[in-house]
Amino acid sequence: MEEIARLADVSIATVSRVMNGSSLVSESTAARVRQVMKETRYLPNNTATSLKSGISRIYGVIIPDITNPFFAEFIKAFESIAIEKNEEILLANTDFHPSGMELSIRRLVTRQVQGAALLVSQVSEETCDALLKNNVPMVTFDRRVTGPGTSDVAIDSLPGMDQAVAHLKELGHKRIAYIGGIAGEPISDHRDHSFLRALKNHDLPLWPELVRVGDYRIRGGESAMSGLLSLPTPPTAVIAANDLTAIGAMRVVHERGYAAGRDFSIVGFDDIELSGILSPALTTIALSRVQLARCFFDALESFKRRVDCAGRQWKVETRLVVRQSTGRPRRSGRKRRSSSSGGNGTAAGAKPMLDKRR
Amino acid sequence: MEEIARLADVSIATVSRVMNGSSLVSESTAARVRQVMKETRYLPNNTATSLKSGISRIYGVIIPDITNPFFAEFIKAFESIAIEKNEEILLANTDFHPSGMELSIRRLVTRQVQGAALLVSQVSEETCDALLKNNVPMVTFDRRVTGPGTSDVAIDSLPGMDQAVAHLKELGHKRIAYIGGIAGEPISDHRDHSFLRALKNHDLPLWPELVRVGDYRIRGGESAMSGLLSLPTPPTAVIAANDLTAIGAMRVVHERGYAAGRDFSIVGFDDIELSGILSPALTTIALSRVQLARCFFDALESFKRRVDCAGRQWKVETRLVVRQSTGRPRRSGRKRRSSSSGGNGTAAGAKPMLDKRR
DNA sequence: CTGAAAGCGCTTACAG
DNA sequence: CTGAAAGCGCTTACAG
Repeated sequence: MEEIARLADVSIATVSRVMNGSSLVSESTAARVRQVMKETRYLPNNTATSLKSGISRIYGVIIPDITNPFFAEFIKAFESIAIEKNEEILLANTDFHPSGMELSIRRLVTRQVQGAALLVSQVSEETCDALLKNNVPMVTFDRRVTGPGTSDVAIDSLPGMDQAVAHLKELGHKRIAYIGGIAGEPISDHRDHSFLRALKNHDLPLWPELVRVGDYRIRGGESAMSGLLSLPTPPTAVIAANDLTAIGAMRVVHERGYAAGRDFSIVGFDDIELSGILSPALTTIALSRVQLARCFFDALESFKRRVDCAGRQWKVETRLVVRQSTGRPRRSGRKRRSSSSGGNGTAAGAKPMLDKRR
Repeated sequence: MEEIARLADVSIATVSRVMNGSSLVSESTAARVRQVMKETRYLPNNTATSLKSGISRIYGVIIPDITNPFFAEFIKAFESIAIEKNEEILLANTDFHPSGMELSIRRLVTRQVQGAALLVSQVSEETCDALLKNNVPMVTFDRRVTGPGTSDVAIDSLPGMDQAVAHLKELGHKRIAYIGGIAGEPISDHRDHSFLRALKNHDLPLWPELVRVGDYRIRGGESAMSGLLSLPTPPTAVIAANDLTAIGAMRVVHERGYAAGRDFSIVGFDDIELSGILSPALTTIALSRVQLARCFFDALESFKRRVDCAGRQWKVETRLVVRQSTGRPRRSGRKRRSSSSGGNGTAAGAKPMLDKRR
């Protein structure tokens, strides 16, 4: 910067003003300074700027695992918004390190982030304190707690769930199962609740044995589905708490020789890119990653870097996207297994789409 | 920090020394200072540290797209190494922004990264200059150019390719096709070359019409595969330049009523997590993401933040992982289409694993 | 072993 | 409109 000042024959203060677009500089000198900056290919040292101004232009984002498509897609959307506003993003994956959360918080605070987006399920009091006491406002994910420096982005799962149940009912399904997320997590509870509510809205009975828990992964979907298909009277359709769970369910369906969509209906949740590529393409309750990212960003930004700024509840909508994994129930819903497992060949050639690993 | 100094009744210099584990502090005062830091939950302001020391403890990583599993898995591995060494990572996705590369470089330089890992294909002279002139050493991906402040991590694709060809030959394949990456990119050229070399190593003929280009995506694999299957004498096996290409190829194979592994053999490249989950699970040339990340990190670290430090060529190995997408050729390799497309039922029930979208 | 002081590269009142 | 100067929160020779 000194070099620029020297070459343009001004003080460093003026150089700084030009960079920040201050109106207190004559156009002629400003032009001269800009010229020199261009020639020298000068780029400001952001760490000095941050130190002096106290503004880091960094938001922290904590997620469980970047290799989960849901989070990768979220990060993609979030980064694109941040870059546009000339903000940086500090990414922390809690699953990669034993002391995940604690370490991540430390990293964020140490780097002076202006706010933290917490897309993890278990947000402890301790975590909140660590953030808030260090003057870092935070936005949580479907935790439904707000306060000073604390906002929350909730998923309004009811509309999508309602549409899904309506869709299945219209197709003729009566025994609709549900595979939830990890029990005890607020986000799972809300989703479960929406399902129950949607059943009620459409006067459909709730069969307790048709409600299972998963783990938001393929594995959980598989084992829950296995249980469901082993029931004396299995369901004819299932709604899963997320797409990976639905994919697991779909694999089990295929492995047993049924064809998803034709013999058994499956609805996912999230609409990750993969959902549209699967075969059959997954009918799913879409949760726009772009809207979600926008929501988090706006929530973060509206704190204006201050923890004493009131937080608020944000919400993002969901809606059903009908693809090929849903269809009319094959039979009345009873005797499904015996009717199909006899090897009459209708689905005998169907191949499992995914194997048992993972 | 002043507060700590005051509470512990020492100077800020001593506090700093304690934080940095200097041996010039008596154990008693050090203990006292640590105590106070613990109570206060003090965390140092990294931006000040960076400014003063001139060490940012950040490495920049530029990739095309985080939602591509290959890169997500790379980032996962790289982050985990970086965190262990108490370094941060600044991630830039070039595909998300029109002026991708230029903007990304700017972000890295501005944030004073200590080095940049460039996992993108087209690295222009301009890009290198922008980095090097700003004192940022760089490590490129299979570009095979080294110099001061410039290292390269190459994929040694030959061993894996050789094993793949050997595997296919042993199964009885003679007409082996290849679907490459984007033509003109160094990384694609090296991979192509390894394939040709492997054929020669095993005295297998090269049929020019069996060598096609793709785009490292599902789409490219699909169209290349369609072309191959429409040939008067189609191949009996194909090796793809990456797993996504192989997945595209597999979809086309399934769509035409063949079963991958049984009627047609497919080999991928990379071994993304998805490969093991597909059905049939993909036989592929594995490129360890952990090794790759380790290599990039070490290469970066060995510059010691100086562009005048000589770079060198790094290399990461590949090896074949045999799963279910390869098997004996169904017939002699001729008349494949007519023999199977007649609807004899052998593969009639096979379902495409992925649909046409994307 | 410990502290006072200079300085990292910026920004921003404060004078002129 | 422009510049001199203080200061952001640290680190590190330099004295003691």
